[in-house]
Amino acid sequence: MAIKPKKASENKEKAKARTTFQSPKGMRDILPREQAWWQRVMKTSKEIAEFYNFLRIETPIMEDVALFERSLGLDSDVVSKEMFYVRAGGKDRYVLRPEGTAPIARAYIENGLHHISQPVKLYYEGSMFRHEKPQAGRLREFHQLGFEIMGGQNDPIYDAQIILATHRLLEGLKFKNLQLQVNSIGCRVCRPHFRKKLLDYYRKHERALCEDCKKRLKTNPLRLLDCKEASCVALKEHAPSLMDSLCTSCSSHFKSVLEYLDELALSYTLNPYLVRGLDYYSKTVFEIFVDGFDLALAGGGRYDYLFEMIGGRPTPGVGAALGVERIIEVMKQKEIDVPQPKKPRVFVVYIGDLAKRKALKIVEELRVNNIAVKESFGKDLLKKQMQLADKGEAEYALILGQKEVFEESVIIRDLKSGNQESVPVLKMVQELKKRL
RNA sequence: GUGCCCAUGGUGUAGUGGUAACACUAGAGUUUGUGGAGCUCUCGUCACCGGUUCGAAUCCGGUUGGGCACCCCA
Repeated sequence: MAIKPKKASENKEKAKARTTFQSPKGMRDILPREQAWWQRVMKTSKEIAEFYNFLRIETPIMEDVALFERSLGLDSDVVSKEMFYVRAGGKDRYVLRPEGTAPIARAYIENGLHHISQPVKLYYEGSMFRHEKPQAGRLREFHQLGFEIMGGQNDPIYDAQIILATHRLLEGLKFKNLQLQVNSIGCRVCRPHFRKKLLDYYRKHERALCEDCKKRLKTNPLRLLDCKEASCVALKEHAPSLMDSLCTSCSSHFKSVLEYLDELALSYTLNPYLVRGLDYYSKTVFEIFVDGFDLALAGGGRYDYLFEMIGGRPTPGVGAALGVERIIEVMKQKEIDVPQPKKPRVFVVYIGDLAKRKALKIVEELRVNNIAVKESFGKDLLKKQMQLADKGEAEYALILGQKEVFEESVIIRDLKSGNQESVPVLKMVQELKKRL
């Protein structure tokens, strides 16, 4: 009994000393075994982006808090409850970026990108951070790929071009059955009118709304149209339609976008209930889904007011972002093949210390001659090395023992047939090239 | 942020109060100049901390992490 308290304190100390760490909630390690997928996505996006003449841009991972407060809106979920504040110098001055468009608009203004040929077509890739409760397809640190077309004329052809590039990227990743949903959420002129009509309508029926929608009535009326509650869905039917409320400018812009999509033979569905949660969107909005996965793989839209919201001169812009983790999730789910890293076809095996010393040089000589080789300098046992050569699916083993060192030769062994022959080191590269 | 479910070696699972079992993977060895098989061994203080109990992977509480729904979003 007397030992019990002692034991408890000991345990505590032990626990302290042994405490291990976990990655922060909603943030994951991307391990070597997952790299094939990541590289596939990165490679394809780079190819598509460059082929469609988008220039790469990278911005810092942190930005001034106000950049997002002003562009996304103080009432947006992202700003009001999902940002990571970075404490530095005793002040919460910066936040980890929750999205990519506002920082790029900032960079455009700050670096005078309006002085180069317009519009500027940009693409980016990087981590975004949102303090949400994580679940599948939703992380606190996640990666987005995005396209932006900024500056120039407010031309619907750019909306179509953004949608096209996004669509092509997903196609390039071998996604089938993509569903493109488009909508227009109007502009400064027509959106308030619609909002008022919508509010008038729903206020009349407020009693029939679900609890959430009663709140939405105050915070985000456009979201009323998105509710899945049966009673709200029923009300939706007779609700005023956004499409009917668009002003002539927005309406013709949207029509043109659709015409371009038709021209490109990109099939789409009009989703009058599609709205986006960020303040800077206007006119065209869209999302892309793939069947069997409920979350949008990509989304975007036009943001003609963004630049003035953050202190620039009025500049048109349109963009899209794709969720990399979501894309990879679906690739795995649909068993979309990704190229595995190429396995070296030659494995260098050594026997003894002297040979080991020479082996390093031989391996390097092969690499200089652009022959991919593998070795295992950690295992001196010949048998072990042969096992590894076999497991690594090498086709040839290059065997170097004491005898070979003295003779300045190596044994080339064909691992499939088991045939082997001794060749002079001087002819080694030539002999291997002949066989490979 | 709210509600519900979950947590055992690298992976996938068994074990529901009595000193942690199996498969695969990985590592070591099977007597040191030749691989693919076989065999032997090793890898977990059962996420963490605390409580109940003679005794906890198992019951209870908290923490952390994971998942689902809502909210919202990529």
